[in-house]
Amino acid sequence: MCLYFTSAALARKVEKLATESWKKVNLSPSHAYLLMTVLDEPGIQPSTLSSQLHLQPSTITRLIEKLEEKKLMVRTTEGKLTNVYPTPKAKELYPKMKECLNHFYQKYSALLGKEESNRLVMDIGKIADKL
Amino acid sequence: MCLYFTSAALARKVEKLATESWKKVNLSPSHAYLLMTVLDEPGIQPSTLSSQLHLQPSTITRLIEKLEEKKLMVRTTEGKLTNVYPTPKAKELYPKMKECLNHFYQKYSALLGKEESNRLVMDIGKIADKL
DNA sequence: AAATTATACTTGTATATACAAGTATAATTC
DNA sequence: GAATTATACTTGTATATACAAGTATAATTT
Repeated sequence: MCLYFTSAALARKVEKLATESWKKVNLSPSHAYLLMTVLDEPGIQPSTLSSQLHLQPSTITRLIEKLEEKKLMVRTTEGKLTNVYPTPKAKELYPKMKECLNHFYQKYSALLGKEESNRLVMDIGKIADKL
Repeated sequence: MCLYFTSAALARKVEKLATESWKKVNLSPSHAYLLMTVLDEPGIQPSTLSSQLHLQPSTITRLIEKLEEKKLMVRTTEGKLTNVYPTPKAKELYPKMKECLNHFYQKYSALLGKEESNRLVMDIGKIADKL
């Protein structure tokens, strides 16, 4: 067994679970997490999003574009800096998003056990940082 | 912290490490693992590859196409069944591929520690199966 | 044995992410 | 203060993977 396929397979399965959980608000998981982050830190900059979400700046740009189209966030640019803000529509959606997040957590912790899944998240996080 | 981003981030980082390790034979990790599997089990069928590599049948088809273009494997079809065989060129490449595999393992176990990384692979594998 | 269903694979198309190059602004160096 | 370098973001393009629909063959049902 090899780390390459196990980690890729895990990511794909988790992605599927997450996709299901976020369907209620009609967002893909990465859009959803990006939006949650912006809701938690209005005015956050793409570069910060990039490092927090472990995604490349170009990917962040693409995700924001989509969310702007959906009228869920807006960008303001001054000089070379950009700030991202949630719209009222996004703020309305917040409670439902919390529910989705919770649904996702319930789902995977039911499959793996609360303790095991918490440990797993911690372990994977630490390891991803080391690589 | 959330399982979604940790698992995705881990997978992306592992992917990068693996890509580097497989560069010597000019193959992407998924092509490389598919070819290794075919070298280990000549005549293996796409459906078996699909379940062993945790990839969809359509993805397997695409990977095989690419490897056929590179003259590293051939398909023979009889009825609805297809068998996949490595070419002599692939067999020649085998020792180098083993080296890449080893390089990859050395790389990540150096970063994580042999024990920890072995445990990790086991854990992740088990968990991916549960989901 | 004809009709239906199941299996195995492929093809059309969509999505996510990344890399590399491009643009614009700010900071540093000389 | 002009020239260079660094930073922040965007755009062009490529790759991996998936889903859904399509095709061809085999198995099952009736």
